Amino acid sequence: MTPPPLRADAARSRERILAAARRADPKDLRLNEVAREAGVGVGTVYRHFATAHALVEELTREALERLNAIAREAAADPDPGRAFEAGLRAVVDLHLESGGLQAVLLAAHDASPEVAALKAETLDGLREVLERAQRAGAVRDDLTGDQVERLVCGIEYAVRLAGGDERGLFVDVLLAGLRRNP
Amino acid sequence: MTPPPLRADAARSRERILAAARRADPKDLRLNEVAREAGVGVGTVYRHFATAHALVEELTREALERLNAIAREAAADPDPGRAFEAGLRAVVDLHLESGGLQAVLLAAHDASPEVAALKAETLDGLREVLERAQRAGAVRDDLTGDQVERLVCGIEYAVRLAGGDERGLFVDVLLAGLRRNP
DNA sequence: ACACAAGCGGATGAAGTATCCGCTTTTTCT
DNA sequence: AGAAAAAGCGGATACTTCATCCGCTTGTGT
Repeated sequence: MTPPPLRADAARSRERILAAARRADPKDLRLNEVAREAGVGVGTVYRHFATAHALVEELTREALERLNAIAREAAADPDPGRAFEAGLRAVVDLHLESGGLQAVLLAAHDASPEVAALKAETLDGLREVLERAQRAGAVRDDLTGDQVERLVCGIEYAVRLAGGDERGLFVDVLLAGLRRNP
Repeated sequence: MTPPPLRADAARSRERILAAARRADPKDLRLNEVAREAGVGVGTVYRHFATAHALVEELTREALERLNAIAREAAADPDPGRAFEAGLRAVVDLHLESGGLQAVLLAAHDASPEVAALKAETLDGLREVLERAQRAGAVRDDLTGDQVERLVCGIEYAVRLAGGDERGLFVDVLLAGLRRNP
């Protein structure tokens, strides 16, 4: 089941490509330009990553793991409401740091099965945090996990529009809106 | 000051171009395709509208006027809080109907001075509705008009992600978040 | 050291955007 | 009405960007 190990030069190229891609904007990766930056040929980039999305997915793996960690931390907090709030703040922060995270989370299909599995596990964990907070009466219960995810993406979008300075304020607004109102 | 009237054939072409553009997605207008659809040459399209944004701006004029009407209606409501809520709902609806509205509102520079003037007037009106609601204590007062506009764009984005069915729910969340909390 | 598999990278084509300019149509002037 | 001038038309064309293909190079196993 384990794929054959990469040849030495291939591993080197792969790293150079990833390094170059990290310096670029995940929103519009131009693989041609990544190739030039990395000092490799265009063909090399396209063999390692068939599409721009596959490359973004790889870049985002680490962020996805951090997202998973956030879900676990939140699950460990005994106070459901506080867990949800802290978790949501962390999730928005992560979204803003990792430009590719949203693209990966929202993508219907994933290039790598491992990413798909990690993604599913993470989303399950986050949903559980939400549902626990809802059962505790801290969060309005007419929302699904998917919907909250979409709202987070919307807030991420709004923060980016505003230039990043309003992060805290906008998240506060979202949290206030999600709280169960009397 | 008044520009010379269009020649008959020019007016005809212009209308055919606008009609074709209305049928297309404002998010990615391909002027080449608009030309084909309209049955005119590519050059004709590019003379009437120097950039895709200029064309979107023209398409959005009507929506912008409706936005202005929304601001005036809201200003006429004696209850500041209710005015704000109803206005915000209407604004989000309009955003969702007119795909180009967000692009025009957020654009730093406008192709047409008339659009620029109408835009400024409308934004002033909406800001006044917000500030009145804030003075009345109905809306949290640590938000500027610009920020609310960004949040609306974020909600629009989230609704589009979700496929449109969550419009009411997401707007409710935003309104709850904007309300001044005890 | 040799053979062959794996990888490399640029030439290449496909698709889209915007510009330019010779030709046609409309308007204006007499 | 007829001719000259102005305005408009539209496609050939140049420029980008994305993705593929394939001959050449390099690493790996015997």
